[in-house]
Amino acid sequence: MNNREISLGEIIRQQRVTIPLTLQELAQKTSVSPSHLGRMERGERFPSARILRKIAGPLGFEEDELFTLAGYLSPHPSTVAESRPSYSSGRLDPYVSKVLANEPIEVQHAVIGILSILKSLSKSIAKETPQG
Amino acid sequence: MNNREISLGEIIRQQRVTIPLTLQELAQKTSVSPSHLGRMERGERFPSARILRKIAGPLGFEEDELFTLAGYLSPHPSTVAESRPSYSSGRLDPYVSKVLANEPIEVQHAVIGILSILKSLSKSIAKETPQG
DNA sequence: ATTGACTTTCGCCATTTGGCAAATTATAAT
DNA sequence: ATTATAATTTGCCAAATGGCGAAAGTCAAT
Repeated sequence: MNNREISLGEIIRQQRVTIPLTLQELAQKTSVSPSHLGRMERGERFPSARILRKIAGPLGFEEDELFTLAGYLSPHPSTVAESRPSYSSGRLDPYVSKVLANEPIEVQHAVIGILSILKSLSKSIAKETPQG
Repeated sequence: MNNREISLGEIIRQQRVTIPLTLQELAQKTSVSPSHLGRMERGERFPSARILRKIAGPLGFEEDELFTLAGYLSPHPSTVAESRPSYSSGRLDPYVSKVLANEPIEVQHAVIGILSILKSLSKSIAKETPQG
């Protein structure tokens, strides 16, 4: 239920590859050097608030969300529960949430529709050619 | 209307002396060295998030409030307007706010009552002895 | 004026952050 | 397999943070 054993670096890397972005791409979006980003992700450097703020947006985090994950802010008591999908496995990825939120409702529905078509397609293909 | 010309250091010092606390006292409350606190206040050092977080409580700031003042967080769009008295001249001092908030309502009312009595007293005294 | 206690500032240092460029590793494409 | 290209990691460095102890101010009491 709790993701206490996952580090900030891992979270950041997961987000980045999920989007997906390379270190260099994220670097130029954020004006943070790729080497630094890399070291952050594998826990060799601990990002300062300035850096954290730079990367929050492009990674799809709310600033305070990332600050909380970094242990800079204590968990936001009220706001978190009510509206934001804060990072944890099983919940909506914040980047996806952000992007979809910018789309019209019909588009959001269409995305879901396409997803369900793909899922059923892959299922029937798997049935036709059961290898393994 | 905007306090853009006042620096974080000045804000911190104002808070500290208003409470009032010496650098050493604040230092031992926060586990931050007095020399560092002093340099922060006069703008020679820029506090990290870790330090900022340590000093927020004892100075009567909400963590995110101080982060915002430091430029680590962009101004909180929704929360600020609705409930918090964020730092600016003419508004309720956050330390006062914090202390009063810890008191029962009757006490808070009593404080206001006493204040109004003192004000009317000083007014009538001023009338009796009008000196240039 | 001078002593004494307290408060603030300064000098110095270890540690950390974060960037640049080179080296290494992974990924294709032939 | 080999070469080309992109992605990540490493080595090294400058700059900044933050602590400790000494020096310099402040201020009251004698």
